[in-house]
Amino acid sequence: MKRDFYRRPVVAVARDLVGCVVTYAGCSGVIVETEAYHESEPACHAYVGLTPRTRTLFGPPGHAYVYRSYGIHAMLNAVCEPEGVGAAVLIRALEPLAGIDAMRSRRQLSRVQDLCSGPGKLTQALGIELDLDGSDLLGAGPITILRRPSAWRDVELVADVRIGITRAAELDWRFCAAGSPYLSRPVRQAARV
DNA sequence: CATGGGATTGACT
DNA sequence: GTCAATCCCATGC
Repeated sequence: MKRDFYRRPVVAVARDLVGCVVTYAGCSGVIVETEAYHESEPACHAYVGLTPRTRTLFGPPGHAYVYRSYGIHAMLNAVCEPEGVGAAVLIRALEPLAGIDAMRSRRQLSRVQDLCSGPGKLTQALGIELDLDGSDLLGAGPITILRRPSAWRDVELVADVRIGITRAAELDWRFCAAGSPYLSRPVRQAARV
């Protein structure tokens, strides 16, 4: 993937990342669920402006923004838009491709559908932690995001509201691969195509 | 420096 | 359906 891919409006990147492949340390999976976050709306960490926490969000696109949620889980995001604009795509779910036994070991689960079906689950499955915050996603860093395999070229998308937020909760900025059994949660009936 | 709130998950009623 | 675990950091005194 090229850096220009991420230097675009964050909602467009969130749509286009569905079907792409995340690889890290021998594990990989197809992205089946994303959410967009932009500094202009209050659900985004960058809404408060440039602080130590949001430094990566305002940095150059195509880098990982990894933060701790609820004191427990690591969340993986891809920084988007030009440098100076705070925006990122949250990777919410993967369809596991490779390294599935390592994922099972880290998750202490066997069902493939349960390994990466949530933003905290997939980072645990892959072994992604906060030290990867700021790392490059184009190939120079340990995490790489690859363009859609041919089988995912024309993946059908469904848009819905984002999960687990209290502010700007009305935006349909969650994007899912239609019918995927690997989503963190089903899409609303009204959101289906 | 003290406080409070999460872009969640898994266990339990 | 409810709820606690547990850490970073923004905010306010």
